[in-house]
Amino acid sequence: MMNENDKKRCELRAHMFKALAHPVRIFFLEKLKEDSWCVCKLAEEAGIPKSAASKHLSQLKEAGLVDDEKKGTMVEYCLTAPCVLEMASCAEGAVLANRRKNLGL
Amino acid sequence: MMNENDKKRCELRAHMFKALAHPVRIFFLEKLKEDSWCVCKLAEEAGIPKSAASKHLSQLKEAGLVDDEKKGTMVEYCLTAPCVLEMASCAEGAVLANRRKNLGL
DNA sequence: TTCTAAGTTTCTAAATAATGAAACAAAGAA
DNA sequence: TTCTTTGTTTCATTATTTAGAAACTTAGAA
Repeated sequence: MMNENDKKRCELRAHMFKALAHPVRIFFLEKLKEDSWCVCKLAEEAGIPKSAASKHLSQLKEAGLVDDEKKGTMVEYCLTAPCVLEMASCAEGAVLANRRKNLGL
Repeated sequence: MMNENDKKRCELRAHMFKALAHPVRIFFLEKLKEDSWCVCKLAEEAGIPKSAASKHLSQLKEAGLVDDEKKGTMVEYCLTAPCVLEMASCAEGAVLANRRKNLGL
């Protein structure tokens, strides 16, 4: 049976994955892999209003995946755990391979 | 600017992470790391109705993270991409370290 | 001070996801 | 065949997430 420890651990991990479960947030993380970016640039790149961009970024920050730093009127965001992205491509490879298999290709 | 390729790739990855974004599904994947399990055993372990367990498992399957096989009246599920779990612990480590930092510990 | 640009927060509406119960389907056993 | 066990699907309800617009805050420039 699932005990309290299991529950805590699974909730923590699920919470982290939830932060990754949106295309815009993945896009932001990929951008941040190269450099720091401010909110307005990221919003422009993604083609969404800055209020939405700000909310996505604060979710990423809350999950511990990015960090921010004020610079004048701007706020620069940067990656804290670059391994998260490597992991994404590893998993994607496995998932794609499996999909091909299930489609009989 | 985000192009069509970016969009497709980010959507695919976000979709995979969405499948991971639930404590019960993480718990199931951890169980499947060791062995194959049938739906009713997994449901019992998690303490949820089998209908719910079945739905969580079909989400994992749809995302390409698990595979199933009929055995009599039972259906056994197994992991397709064990690296997904290693990735989870790697990311968790990074995230926890960052949280500690932000709390000033 | 006044104006402007950058970010965040609040608000409401719309879309998605999660839940449990019950109906349904399939494979074996009695 | 009839009963039982295992899984899946459907349904209605609830909860969560996402969205954009507008209000608000802050820092710096004019």
